[in-house]
Amino acid sequence: MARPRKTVTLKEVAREAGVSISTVSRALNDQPFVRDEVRDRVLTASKALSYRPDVAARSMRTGTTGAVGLVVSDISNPLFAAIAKAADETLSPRGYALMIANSSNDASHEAELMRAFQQRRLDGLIIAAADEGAAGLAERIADFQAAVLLDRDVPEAQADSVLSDHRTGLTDALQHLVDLGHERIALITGTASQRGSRVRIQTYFDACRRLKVACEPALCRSEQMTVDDGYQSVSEVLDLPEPPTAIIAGNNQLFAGLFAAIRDRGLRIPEDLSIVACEETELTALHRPPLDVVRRDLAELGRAAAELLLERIDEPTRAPRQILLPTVFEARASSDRPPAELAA
Amino acid sequence: MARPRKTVTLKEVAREAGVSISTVSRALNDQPFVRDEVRDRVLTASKALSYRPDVAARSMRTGTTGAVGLVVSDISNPLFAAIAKAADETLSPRGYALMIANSSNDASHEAELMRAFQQRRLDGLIIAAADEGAAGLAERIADFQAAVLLDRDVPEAQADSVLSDHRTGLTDALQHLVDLGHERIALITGTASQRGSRVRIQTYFDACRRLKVACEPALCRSEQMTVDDGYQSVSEVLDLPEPPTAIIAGNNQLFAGLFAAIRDRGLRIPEDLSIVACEETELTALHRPPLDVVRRDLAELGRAAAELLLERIDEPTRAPRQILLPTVFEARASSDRPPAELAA
DNA sequence: ATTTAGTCTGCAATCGTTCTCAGAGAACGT
DNA sequence: ACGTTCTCTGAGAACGATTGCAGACTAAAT
Repeated sequence: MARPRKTVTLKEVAREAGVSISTVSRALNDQPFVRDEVRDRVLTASKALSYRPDVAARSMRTGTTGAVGLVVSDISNPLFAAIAKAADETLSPRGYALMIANSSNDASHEAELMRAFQQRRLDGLIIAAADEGAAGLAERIADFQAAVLLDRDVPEAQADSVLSDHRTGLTDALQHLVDLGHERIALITGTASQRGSRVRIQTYFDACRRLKVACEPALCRSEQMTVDDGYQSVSEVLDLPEPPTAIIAGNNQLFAGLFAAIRDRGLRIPEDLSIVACEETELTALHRPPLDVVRRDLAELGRAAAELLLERIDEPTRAPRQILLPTVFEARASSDRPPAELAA
Repeated sequence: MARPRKTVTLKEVAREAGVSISTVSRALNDQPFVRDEVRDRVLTASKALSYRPDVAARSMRTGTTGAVGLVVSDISNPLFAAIAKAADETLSPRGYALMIANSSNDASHEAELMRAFQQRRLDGLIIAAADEGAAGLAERIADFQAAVLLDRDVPEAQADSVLSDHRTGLTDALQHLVDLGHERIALITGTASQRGSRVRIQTYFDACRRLKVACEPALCRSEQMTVDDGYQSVSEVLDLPEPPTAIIAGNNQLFAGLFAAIRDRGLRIPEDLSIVACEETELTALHRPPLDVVRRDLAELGRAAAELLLERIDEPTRAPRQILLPTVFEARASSDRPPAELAA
């Protein structure tokens, strides 16, 4: 850990090039009113000393940091990891660095993280807020010069957002199951304080009513989106006097819980129970038999969020934009006719 | 996006508390020589104005940023995502923010990322370098005040490192397969420029020789650790005149490729082929039948790396430390006796 | 009463940029 | 020849914190 390379500053480049500090700054920042001959001399000197502007100093002067924040509940969830990757791939070539933070789905911790990011003067924020209704959330978001919501509705924040059209994919999945003869279908999803789950719950009741199948609150579970909650919810639903013949899990964690629960009960897929996952994962993609899934392009989600953010950074007064991305139901081999019909 | 809240600085707190700027700074930083009564007044004023020190300004003065970088090949790989999460959970309570960057396993791109981090004056770096032998890597690492290598050997860097004991887990896996009667076992792993794969390759040849089973270079594939490479390598190995009866994949991506390849060939597990994965994932944990795996605690890896980094930040001159963490082979249901024996 | 030591506080320099402002030349028109 | 405009450059003031140094005040010791 030797520290021989002292950092080289504008002053040294200026001396090397035989000009003043301000001229060096102008030359390096592509500003007008610098003679070509001088600009060349500066560029040469800068290269020779391998000068790199100090981000902190620049940041103090300009108020920008060239860094943006990403707040999600859990970066180790492949869902958010995929989004983070795509966002980084969009931001990095534009010179922005990505700072991540895990809220653990705790609204007050999330608020603290946002304040910390604020203090670091990040140029923008991409956030999948834990609770859309948290007190002061809109203000905290608006405190950022630029902010993009990841599949969240916070109207008062007047922020840009990237949304998934959960309704279409889920409706198609329900239709598919009903077409197979299912009349009792359960939905396991997250709390209504996050748009994705809220939309799923609405869609579920709308579709079940329209398709004239069981539409009972007991079949629609809304808990935290953890593996354990998924396991628990599925267990309770299967212990109902009239259990469902098909279960849809609202995200990958819940699906993992669902999968573990039916494994522990020794249920066969799809003979004993039909299942559908929301979100494609390694498991749904590679399992044999392949698993039915409501897919969406997570990379596109991350990319779109990053692009919206860059747009807003460039043009802070632009009207808020929403981007709606599709979800697609893909039938594979984890759904079939319900057990009663198979027996008949 | 209203911007009403102008940032409140030391000056305003000083005015509010009726003292000078320096006194406020001292009071807030728990320095001696501040009367209790004054300190209280400052703290009250600070709270009233909800003062937050400007990170950029402090950074310029002190040279520290309270941020550390994490460089991995791909943050969307659950393996690195899990490490990132654990590292963040250790660093965040200590006031450090985490900046991530994806090298895409490209050594020159990685070098550029490190320079960018350097320029941001990050207080430390955690890195799973793409190529241990890359020119100048050791110097670039040493340029950081603190650095921790993630399962990499770069002796000249004199850096701290967290290593996995790949040998034990893999040896046990090979022993298990040989005990079952396998005499031709293939290993699909990454390039030797990364410690994990290098150790696996050595271990593979050592163990095969000792156990007196086939020890041919054709059965040991060393490529990039991507799903496609895994698929390709497995295909080629299975097309050999004498194909293996068991295959071990060196990481989760390669295992995904392996899994897809044998699915496409319609091979049954474990009747037609025994397989073992390195790294536990959703797939290996939840698949039915459950899959044999060489596990390690990724969270522990991330945590240990973060802790080593914090130690070194606090004590820059301390001698480099290595932490070796275990790997464990767990037999489940994806390995059995080879086809020939089963037929007999 | 007067030194002396010990506490406390404020002034001002500093970190490395960016950016305003003013001044120096050159070019040009009258 | 003399303004006027235009192009270029440098001096110096920010940005908001930390910190060395000197001075002021208090308390103790002579």
